Amino acid sequence: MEEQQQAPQPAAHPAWNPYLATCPTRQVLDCIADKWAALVVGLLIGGTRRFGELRREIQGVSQKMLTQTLRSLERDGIVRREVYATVPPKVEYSLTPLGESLAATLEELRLWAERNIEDVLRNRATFDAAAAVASESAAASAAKNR
Amino acid sequence: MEEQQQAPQPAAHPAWNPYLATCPTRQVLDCIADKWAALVVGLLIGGTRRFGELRREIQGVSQKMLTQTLRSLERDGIVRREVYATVPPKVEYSLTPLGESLAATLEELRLWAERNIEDVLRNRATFDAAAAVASESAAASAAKNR
DNA sequence: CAGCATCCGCGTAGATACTG
DNA sequence: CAGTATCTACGCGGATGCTG
Repeated sequence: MEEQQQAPQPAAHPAWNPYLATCPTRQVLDCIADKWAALVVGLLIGGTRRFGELRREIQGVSQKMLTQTLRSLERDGIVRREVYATVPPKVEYSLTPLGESLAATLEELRLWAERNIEDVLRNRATFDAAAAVASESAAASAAKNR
Repeated sequence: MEEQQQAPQPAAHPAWNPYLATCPTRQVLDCIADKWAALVVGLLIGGTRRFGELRREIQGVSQKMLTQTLRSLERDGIVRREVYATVPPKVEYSLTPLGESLAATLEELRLWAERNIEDVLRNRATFDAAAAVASESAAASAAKNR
C-alpha cells in the first residue's frame, strides 16, 4: 500500500493524482483530442451530416473509429444523433448547443494553430537536426574510445 | 445534391486527405493532447520547474512518460530545457514565448472546460444510464425469443 | 445505410535496472 | 538528480464478415 504518500484515494485507481483525475482541462481534452473528434466537430460546424457523408469527407477514418468517435461525442452531449426509421436507414449527426460552444472554443485553438504551426514545425526540424548531429558525434567519440 | 446546405466550408478542401495530414489543428492537438503535456504546460505557467518537481507535482506520471512529454514539448519549441552541469545535475524547464502563447490559448480551453465539465459529466451519466436500460431490455427481448 | 462482433498486429506505456 | 535501456503487456485501431 502506498497510502503513506498520498491522501484519501479510491483504491480502485492505481496511483492517480486526485487533481489529475478530475482536472477539467484533461477531461475535456480526452473528449476531443483523439485522432478524429476535433475533425468531426469541425465538419459539423458546417451543418448536419449523415454517417456516410462524414466517412467520405474524413478520408482515412475507418467505420469503426468513426462510430466510436461519434458515440463518444454523443455520450458527452457534444453531438446529437438522430435516427430515421426508414428503409434504408438514415442517421444524422449535428452539434448540440454545448457542442457549438465547444466548437467555438476549438476555433480559437485552430487560429492559434494556423498562426503558429510553421514555427512549431521549424522548431521541430531544428531540434531533429541538432539531435542527429549530437548522435553522430556521440557515435564518433564512442568509436574513438575503442 | 446537398451542397446547398453546406455552403462555405472553413477552408477549401481539395480532397481532405491532404488537408487531414497537414491540418494545423490536428498537428497542434497532437502536441498537447497526450496524457500529460497540457498538465505540464499548465504547471509551467507558474514558473520554471525542475524535473523532479514536475514529477512530484504530477503524481501518477512515470519518469519515462514525463521525459518523453518534455522532450516532445522541447522539440516543438514550447518548452525550454536548461541543463546545469553541476553535481548533482540540475535541469530546469520553462515555457518559451511560443509556449506562453499556447498556454494562454489553452487557458481559454480550460475556462470552457471548467464552465462545462459538469454538463458533460451529467450528459455522460444520462447516456450510460439509458444505454444500460437499453441493453437490459434487449437482453429481455432476446430471452423471450428463445 | 449504418453499425456491431470478432480477430489480430503494432505501438504505447509501465516496470525495472543501470549510468553520467 | 535526471536521465537511458530493455523487456513486457495491454489496448487501440485496422480488416473482415454479418445484421436490422
